[in-house]
Amino acid sequence: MKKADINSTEIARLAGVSRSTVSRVINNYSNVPAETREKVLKVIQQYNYFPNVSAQVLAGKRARTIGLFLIEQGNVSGDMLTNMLIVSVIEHASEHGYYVLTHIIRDAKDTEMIKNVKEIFFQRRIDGGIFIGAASHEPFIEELIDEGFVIGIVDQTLSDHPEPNRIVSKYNNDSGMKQAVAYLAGLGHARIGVINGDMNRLSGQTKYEGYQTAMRMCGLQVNPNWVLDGDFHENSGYMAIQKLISQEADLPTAIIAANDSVAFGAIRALKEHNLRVPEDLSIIGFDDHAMSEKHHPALTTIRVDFSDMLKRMTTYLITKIEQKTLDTKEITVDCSLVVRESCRRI
Amino acid sequence: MKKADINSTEIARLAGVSRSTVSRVINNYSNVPAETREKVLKVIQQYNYFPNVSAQVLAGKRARTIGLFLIEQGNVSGDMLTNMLIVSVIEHASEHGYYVLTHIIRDAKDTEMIKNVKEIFFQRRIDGGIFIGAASHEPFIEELIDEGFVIGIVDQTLSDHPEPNRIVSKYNNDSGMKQAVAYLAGLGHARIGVINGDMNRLSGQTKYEGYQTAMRMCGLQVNPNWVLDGDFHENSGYMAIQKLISQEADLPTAIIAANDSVAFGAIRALKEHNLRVPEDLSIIGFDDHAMSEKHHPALTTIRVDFSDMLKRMTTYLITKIEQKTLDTKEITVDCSLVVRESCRRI
DNA sequence: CTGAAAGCGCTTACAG
DNA sequence: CTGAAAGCGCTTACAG
Repeated sequence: MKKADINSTEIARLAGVSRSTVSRVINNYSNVPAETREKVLKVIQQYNYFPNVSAQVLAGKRARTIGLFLIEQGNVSGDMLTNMLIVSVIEHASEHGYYVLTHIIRDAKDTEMIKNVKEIFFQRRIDGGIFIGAASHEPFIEELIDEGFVIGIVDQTLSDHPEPNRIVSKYNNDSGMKQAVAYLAGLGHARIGVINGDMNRLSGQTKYEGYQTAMRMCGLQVNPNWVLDGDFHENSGYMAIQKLISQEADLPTAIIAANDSVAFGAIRALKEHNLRVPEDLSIIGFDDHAMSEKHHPALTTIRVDFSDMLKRMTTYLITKIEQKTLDTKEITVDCSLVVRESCRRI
Repeated sequence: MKKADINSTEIARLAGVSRSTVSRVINNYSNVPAETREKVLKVIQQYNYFPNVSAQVLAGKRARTIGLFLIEQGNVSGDMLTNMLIVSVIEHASEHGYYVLTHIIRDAKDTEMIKNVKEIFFQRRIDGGIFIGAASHEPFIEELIDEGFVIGIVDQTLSDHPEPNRIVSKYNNDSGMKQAVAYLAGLGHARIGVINGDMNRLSGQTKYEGYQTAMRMCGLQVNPNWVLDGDFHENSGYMAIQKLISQEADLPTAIIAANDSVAFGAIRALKEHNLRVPEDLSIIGFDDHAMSEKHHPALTTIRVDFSDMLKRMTTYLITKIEQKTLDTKEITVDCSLVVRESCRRI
């Protein structure tokens, strides 16, 4: 009530200097003698003074805030991965003295919602933003990039003429799928199906392509009836299996799911049909979701180091915001097989 | 690059009015004729203009941002509950047109970290804040309240002379513990132990007190050797059981854990000693963690509706920020038993 | 109904 | 080394 009302004029008066000097001390200007500096700092300390951030921003400083935008229709809360992503960004931003404003976009097609997102940038609430879960091509994000905002996009590749304000991270899904197929092939599987992710997202496509390539490399046939639609959500895995079982007499011996959530859904559906994993059918997931280890059966999956990716993305974003660099940034994320209990030898 | 540079002066010029009028339109003043209003709105639309939020705040408007502070030493990312809490606050704040700045406090004893938290308030980055995971009495939070900031604290009760800027939510842990003990008693258990939570937090105390009361009410004896220390984290459940088994020949037939994470840890330890749940020992958790249903065995627990609590807390906080009310706010959260598979009849 | 002007709390050339 | 002054982009009494 009292201390909160202190401003730089007041500090200047109390320290017997001008506001200019107070500002110089706060901003660590070199041309302030140690003595003056100490004097001012003492008053600042004593009165618990913190410069008003709006005034600072208006005068040209950065907001030191980045936006984190999650494009996710389902209940974000249900997914541990999302949690990890949020916390990961917050913690790494914090290390650089930045804050994170998190925003959830339920529907990237809703004009109102998009306007709201743009507003956050144009209002200058944030110095830059990270998008997670976007489609391969999302017009409003492109618009933001055209406006010059510094933007990081997870799961995207750089074009031939990348803008300097675009940062991108891509998963090595090709490698992941090759490992999955190789492992299954090694266990003796030849009848391998796949439940796809959202094909509007880069990972949806690249995972499917990776699957096809890997199958070919291993000399295995892709049975189109075992290529199932999905969208990265648990329920789509469930539905995919329901549909497969109701329509196909001839089942695969193994299925690779676009991610672990999808795998969980698939296993749930299999259980309902009294099919056991891995006894009757082997399942491999993707991501290494926090739940996968605890799952019953423990899920064999392709681990992706999201935390490290987000750390790098956050750091690059902040570096770009502070204009220390103008080079283009494309982060590549490797993935590796984690063997657990959801696949068996045949 | 271009549109982003538009300001109210420019809009005024383009619409042929003064900045005052532009501002009146933006802030929905009633004394602007529909015609003028439309004219200005059209230009605003056309140029994709959004008022600079720092300027607005500096001129006296609210930042429309609330802080969410999670006091959590362990890896926040590992806990689904935390995720739900974060997302819950974000979504409800969003409904009121507010943004959320999330901040993680790893150590509430670290002076630097506390200073950082205070800074967020004093800098006027946020209009108010919610604290989750705080100790029963946290000096720096009290200081913030003394300064007049609007603050919501989860897991706290109101004192006799509550400040109007303090909002509090408390769990009905007494009821929860009574239900847990009653259920176990009903199954024939008389030898019931408990793994406590963090006794520095209100819930840690009230859960333990509830356990004692409930045992007395059911005419059951509390064996001090079966009252185990914990801190709400998974590992403390594990450690508690390790210690119990190594020191006690005489084991309880049922244990109530301070929360589900602790229960998971306890079950993990029991498994390592080849003790089965519920065959050899019954376990009840607390919270109904997202994982509890999927856990093996599915965990019988006391469900707490965190999402609803946070919804109310967020709404109250924003209402208070907008000074629509001056009355005191204490949110009470009920809880109820969810029977699954971790307890057996004896 | 509407504009000119003061003010919000900073930062940073500018001048000395 | 340091202060006076302009300026950042808004809002809101004030006066008409």
